[in-house]
Amino acid sequence: MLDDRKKKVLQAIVEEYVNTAEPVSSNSIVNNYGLNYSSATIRNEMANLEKTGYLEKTHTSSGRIPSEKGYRYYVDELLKDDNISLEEIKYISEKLETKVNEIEDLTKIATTTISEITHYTTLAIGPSTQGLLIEEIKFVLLGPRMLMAIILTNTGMVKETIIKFDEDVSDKQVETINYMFNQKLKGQPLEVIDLPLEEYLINEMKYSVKVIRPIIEQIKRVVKQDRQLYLEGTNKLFDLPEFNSLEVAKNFVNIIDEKELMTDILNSGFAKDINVYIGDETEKQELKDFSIITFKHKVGDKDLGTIGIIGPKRMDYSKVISVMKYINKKLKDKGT
Amino acid sequence: MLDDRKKKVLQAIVEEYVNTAEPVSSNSIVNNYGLNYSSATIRNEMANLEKTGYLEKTHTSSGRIPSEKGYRYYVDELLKDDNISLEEIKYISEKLETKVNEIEDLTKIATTTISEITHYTTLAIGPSTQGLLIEEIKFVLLGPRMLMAIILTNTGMVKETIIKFDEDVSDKQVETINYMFNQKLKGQPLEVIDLPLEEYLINEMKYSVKVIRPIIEQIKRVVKQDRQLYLEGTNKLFDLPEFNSLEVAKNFVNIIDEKELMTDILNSGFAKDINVYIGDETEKQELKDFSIITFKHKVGDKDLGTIGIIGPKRMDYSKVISVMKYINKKLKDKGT
DNA sequence: ATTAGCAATCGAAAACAAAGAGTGCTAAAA
DNA sequence: TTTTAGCACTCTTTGTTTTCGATTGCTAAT
Repeated sequence: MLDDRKKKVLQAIVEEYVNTAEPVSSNSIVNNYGLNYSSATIRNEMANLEKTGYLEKTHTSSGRIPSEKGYRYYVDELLKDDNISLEEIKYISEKLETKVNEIEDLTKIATTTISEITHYTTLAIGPSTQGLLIEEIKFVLLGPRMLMAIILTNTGMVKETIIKFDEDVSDKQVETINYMFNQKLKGQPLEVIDLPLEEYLINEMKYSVKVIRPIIEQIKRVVKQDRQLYLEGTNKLFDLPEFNSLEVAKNFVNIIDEKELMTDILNSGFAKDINVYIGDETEKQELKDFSIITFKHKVGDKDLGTIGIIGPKRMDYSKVISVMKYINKKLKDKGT
Repeated sequence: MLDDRKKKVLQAIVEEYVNTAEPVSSNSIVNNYGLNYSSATIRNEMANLEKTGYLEKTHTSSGRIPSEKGYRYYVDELLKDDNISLEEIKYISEKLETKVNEIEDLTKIATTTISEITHYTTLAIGPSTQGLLIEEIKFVLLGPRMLMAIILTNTGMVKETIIKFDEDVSDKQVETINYMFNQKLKGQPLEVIDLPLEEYLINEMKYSVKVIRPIIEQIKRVVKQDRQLYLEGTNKLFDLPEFNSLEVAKNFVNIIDEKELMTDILNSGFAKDINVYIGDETEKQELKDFSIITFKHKVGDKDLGTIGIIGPKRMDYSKVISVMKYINKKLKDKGT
């Protein structure tokens, strides 16, 4: 356990480093953070915090920077999560008041707003279909060989897909298809649509495999479909001093290009409201220089997916978490 | 008009510079391009080509690099568009043989393939709705206050959108809506859906504004909707030597972030099969260091949108254009 | 337990030197 | 008239040395 003064020193160093991106000296702490001790005392504390793994040095005679353990301690124990100004509150509120036609547009607005306020790159991904139930499937014949299937879920999410056939399909057939599919699927989880169902339907109905199989295939496809990943403000990070290193910059672009990696991270972390991954904590080598903070957002109790931000390890955790908490709350309230 | 030797010198300089990214000296041309003259002669030609604007110097005693005018001349007059190896042809053919369910997936495959072969960043955008005619509109009631409109166009493109109402809508009402909308819109261009139509429908039908207006608004929205921009291989360019300059790298990320700019460029240039924009030719300041090459692709005669690549001005125009031509042809054939 | 004081360490920046690549020009050769 | 050899000149690149300043760790005093 850290004693009080050590906490204060650690906090000061994290905050100063977040601000300046320069190793923090004992002197600057004394001058800017009003700790009533001499720089020598602070130096002793710093040496100690280094020994216990909370701080690091870039070279023998440099100031200190926080280690991952240091950031983690700061985030868990020291950080204030109401670091948000009146102007920011006002700005966010205004943004979220915007009238939208599609509820998904709210995600975009929230994503953009976060990026604007925090100056980091934001990511967003739509809600998972995991656990959703099929409320109804509708079929609409768009042409003699073209059918649209519309799947309604219990949460009001709608997914639709077009199926093309090699042979003509009649209204009558569609009616039967409609009946059979709904008979079998209503109230079932989306994941139920799979091979056994396929066999069952083909056996049960007299229609050729040529009609049933494409339908099931397409439905399976659309249900499992990778959700679209949104990116906002890729360029924002390039203003940061760490991006003067070509290696870091290149690394970042590589990461951003790997949609799967990003999707994975957004999809993990269910435990808490807000998930913070600091550097190596993601256990993905590429991300060692970066931190990611994510949260699931809902409007009312309708799941809207996950929003995240990515920035340098030297991230303004306090600001980001404060903003996320506020937006999260605002959105939740909006549903009521 | 450039005489033969000048052409050869210009061509050599462009190709050498494309390969090495270093200013080209008179000596290297003599050595690597088998021009049977002394370096002094080449130097004279180079001085001349510089005076006439085809070449540039980075400083007094440096080799030459092509100017925009030089690149342009090269692209228009000197470039070979069959710069494609047997392996590449085989690779492309295989890729394009892949069985796809959605024809749009072909676009993705083509885009990825181009990025893989050329090592530049590729862009793609879906087909324009410009000039399409409405074949039919179908309405499906998904719930008492939720309606889906499905628009079929003459090219087989399908667009659908969901409309939510503040009041219940009956089957009967939907029937009328269906009749009226189709009555009025069948065979019309998509762009016809606009204010006058709105007034007309509201007057003609006895349904409240509350029902008609949201329908038209949503349809207008989905028709005009920005088409999704795909990006592939953003990181590819970061391996190029010009990206050692932070300014260039940052510039690039800024460009990539500006979806609108990219969309604009992909949408312009109808005149030719393949459009080449060299540096400032786009007249967008941000793009001055980059070149863009785009082409519209079709399967059979079905418009699939535009694919483009973005790279440094020092781009392998020959390779890119060759690959695009080949893919273009392959896709076109596929429709038959 | 705290602090003043000071030598030691290291990086960043500046100043300087040397090497090398390339050009332009002149005068000679073809 | 065209081409070329030759050479002085220019400018970049690279490496080296020096200087300067920031900061630490340690010791001895408070």
